[in-house]
Amino acid sequence: MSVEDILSAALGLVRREGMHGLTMRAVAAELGVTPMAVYHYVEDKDHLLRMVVERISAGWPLLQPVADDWEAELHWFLVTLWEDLARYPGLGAYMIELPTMGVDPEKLRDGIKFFESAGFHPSVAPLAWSFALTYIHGRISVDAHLAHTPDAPRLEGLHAQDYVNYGVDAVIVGLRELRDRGN
Amino acid sequence: MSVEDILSAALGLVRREGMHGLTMRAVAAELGVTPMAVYHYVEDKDHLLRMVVERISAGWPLLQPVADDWEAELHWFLVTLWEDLARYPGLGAYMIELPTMGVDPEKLRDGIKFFESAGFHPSVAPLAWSFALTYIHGRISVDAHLAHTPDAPRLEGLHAQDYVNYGVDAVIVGLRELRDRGN
DNA sequence: ACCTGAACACCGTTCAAGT
DNA sequence: ACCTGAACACCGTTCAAGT
Repeated sequence: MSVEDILSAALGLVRREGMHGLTMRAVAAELGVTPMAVYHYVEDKDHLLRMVVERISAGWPLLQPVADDWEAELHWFLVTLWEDLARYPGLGAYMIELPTMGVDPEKLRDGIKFFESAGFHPSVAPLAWSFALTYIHGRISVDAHLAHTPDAPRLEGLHAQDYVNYGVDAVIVGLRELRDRGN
Repeated sequence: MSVEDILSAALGLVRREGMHGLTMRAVAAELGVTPMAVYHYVEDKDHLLRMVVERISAGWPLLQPVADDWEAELHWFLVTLWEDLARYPGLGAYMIELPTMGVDPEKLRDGIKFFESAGFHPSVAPLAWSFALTYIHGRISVDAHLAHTPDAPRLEGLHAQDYVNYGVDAVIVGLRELRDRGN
């Protein structure tokens, strides 16, 4: 048994049963071992959760600073994030409560740089970046319970995909407008 | 003892200790009674949580359909929501995972009507409404852990208030732009 | 009707003991 | 070093019993 085994067992549990299914005892059972054996590789549940968040966000796409078409880049980035986290029910809702939404400092700086390269003033780039992240994490949280029934219709026959598309469009259009106003 | 006593004890616990402090046993202790006594007035914890959500959202402001200045009305509504829920740490993050974010059908219809009266096509009014709600609930969730340290500075000395102001502006500006485009 | 007390099936986790 | 087993302090909740 290794830390990697524990981590992948944890990720499997979240994928199949959602965040509620991720318990220290379930991880141990998954590995055919006593609950306390896990504590030899992992400090506590909080430590395990941090590893899960790190592993997931490590697989995220990189926001490349581009001057020509930042709208398309941001659109693709947000939708990809949404699709990735949809596979781990409840994880997005957990991350949104973490400091900086669970995003590590490096990726945080990349995002700020991206908005600066897109023409946002350095004083508002962090606000713009945080706005985009907050919306998509909110959307992921809203969709958390729909993960097991992805085709469930909502109001007026609208699907989750429609809400995300409209929301991401609104985010980008709103950001560009604020940028052009210079504040 | 009455259902009202239980509900206000629950609300007090969430206000003081956050959503994690709301346990059936804590509610009972608050009322100087045995844990099982609570179950004589309330079916289970889920029932109690539904009552808490209803009580909080009942106190929300009404989105009045106005044609003249819907931007100001929406701005005020979103900021008020944010301020209200900030007093109950973790409640917003809980509600965002509920169907329709815990908003009751009546208030949901009011919101759609509001956007229609603001000139949004009936086919996109629900999308616009959901977008605004999703963002502000996301923002509330992000701020959930800051509730006990409201003056904690963030990136570059920015405060929670700055993020909300920028975000709500971006939401409204983005929505108006999408409306003017007719989609 | 209203409340208690013991008990059960879950958690995370400590601590002592085994190999 | 690596794992087990018993135990503790929490949960929500069932069930039988008291008034």
